[in-house]
Amino acid sequence: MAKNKTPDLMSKLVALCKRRGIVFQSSEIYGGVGSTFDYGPPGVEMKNNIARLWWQDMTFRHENIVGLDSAVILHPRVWETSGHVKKFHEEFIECRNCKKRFKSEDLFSIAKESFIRYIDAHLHKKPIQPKDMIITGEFLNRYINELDNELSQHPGELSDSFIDNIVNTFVDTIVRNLKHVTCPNCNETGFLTDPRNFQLMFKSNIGVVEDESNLIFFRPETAQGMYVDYRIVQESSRLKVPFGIAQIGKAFRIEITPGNFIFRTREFEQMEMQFFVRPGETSEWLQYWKEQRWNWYLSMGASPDKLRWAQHPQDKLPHYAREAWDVEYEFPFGWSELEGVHDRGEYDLKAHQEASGKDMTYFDDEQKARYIPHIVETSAGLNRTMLMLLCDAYREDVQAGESRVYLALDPKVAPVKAAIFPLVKKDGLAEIARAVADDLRGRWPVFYDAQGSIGRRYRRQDEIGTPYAFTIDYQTKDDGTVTVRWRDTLEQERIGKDRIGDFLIEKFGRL
RNA sequence: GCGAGAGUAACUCAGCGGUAGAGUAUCACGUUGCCAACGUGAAGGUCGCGGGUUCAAAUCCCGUCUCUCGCUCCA
Repeated sequence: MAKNKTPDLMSKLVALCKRRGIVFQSSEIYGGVGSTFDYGPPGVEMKNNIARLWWQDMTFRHENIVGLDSAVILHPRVWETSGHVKKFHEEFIECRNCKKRFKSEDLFSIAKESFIRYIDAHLHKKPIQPKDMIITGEFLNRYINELDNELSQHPGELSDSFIDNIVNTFVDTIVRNLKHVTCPNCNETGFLTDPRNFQLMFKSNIGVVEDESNLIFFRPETAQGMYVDYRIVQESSRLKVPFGIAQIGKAFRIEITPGNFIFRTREFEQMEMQFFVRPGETSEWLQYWKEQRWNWYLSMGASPDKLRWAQHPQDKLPHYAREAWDVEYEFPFGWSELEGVHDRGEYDLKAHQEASGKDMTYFDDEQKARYIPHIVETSAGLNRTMLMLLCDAYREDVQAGESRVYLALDPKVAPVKAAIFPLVKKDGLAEIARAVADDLRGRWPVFYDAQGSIGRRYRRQDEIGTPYAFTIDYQTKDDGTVTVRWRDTLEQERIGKDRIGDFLIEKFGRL
């Protein structure tokens, strides 16, 4: 991921979001909490719009996709079974010199490979690479002596079990003597820390007495709720494979490195859909959903040239996935993930079946076969999608010598759909404008404003991306028409004030 | 956790030993006939927090907290 390509746009956007109350630091009066954000009046409208559009796209448009709202707090065993307790509780070793951070197991496997190359070089009298001297000489000599001893007692090739044994002992030595280990990144010795635990799930206790027996976790993904409920949802809604369960909800992760505004936060909101399919059909469905999801981003006005697919290489797959694709957007801070479309196979349901002892199979009437459905998931970040749309919509231009900032948001996601202004407050124009606004209110979020000059009022709406402004002027009193002013082009047109509702329906439909 | 930077009005910042300032924004009244107009007025700050030096600290010293960025964690 490229860093700070245009720090400018991000900081301008963050400032705009705060200034207009779209998104801002949470609990700011107490100095804020690291990487938590609150969504102000325009922000929550926009976020709700995105969530609603996703929900409509999933549950309204697909007969075989149903909604669910499962709890944030699930049984702790759900997270043991899903692999999150293990996977989200990892040991890291850091180099104090070069600041590189290694997962313990990664560092140990690097050390192991170096050592294997080292003894290979020794045995075959090849030159030893300094890089492979991963621990100080006195430790290595110990093993070399042991090797040489073994060779003198049993001339010829060393047995595999002897090699395995010595390698495993070596790894144990590394674990206990990190002070003598050389950092594989900067090649300096003596700077590695002891392994430290990084707990990545939020923990709490249920019940008034705090002890280990009532430990619970906040969900780090919404998906597991859909898996554990899959039978009851399928049976109660009489669904047949293939079918999907959709859910929007908060998830929590103690990220090591949150940042980039609302891109990575510890509390965030996911829009996930788990699609249950016949074994062997995951590839086709993966293709289908990739296409669907791509089109969804385009339908909200995202720039196609700033979107791309990125496939996870086999060795970097999440622990649950067999094949994983990400929709990425070119943010000001680089290409970053918006959504993952994953083939999770039977991993989750099978694990839950084994751990819970409950039957997770499905009887397929058509095929006369019983199986554990396989899962293709689409997992999108709501906050990230909103950030993407804000970045994509941010514009600056110059109008009559004055600079202007506006958000060219698609009307579907814009927080306020229309602004209603009287040209001036006097001569009864304000009363007419109020009546127009009151008529529209309730059908769409509209904003009435009579404060300041007309130009200032247009600019204020431009900043939050309001697509249309309707101005009541003196001509309105004569013929009942008002001015429609377009946000992006500043063009104006006159329409009858009774036609404003029809105009809005025509532009983006009812909500 | 480690490294770097930053904390003065809602925002951007000036002040850098002598009792807190500007511009913008906000609000009120007037004015204003379509793109950040003008006039008058108002409101808004324990200068992140604690301690020290000093007759006197936003300013110097020490400590501390918070935020931002980086260290691949992922939606």
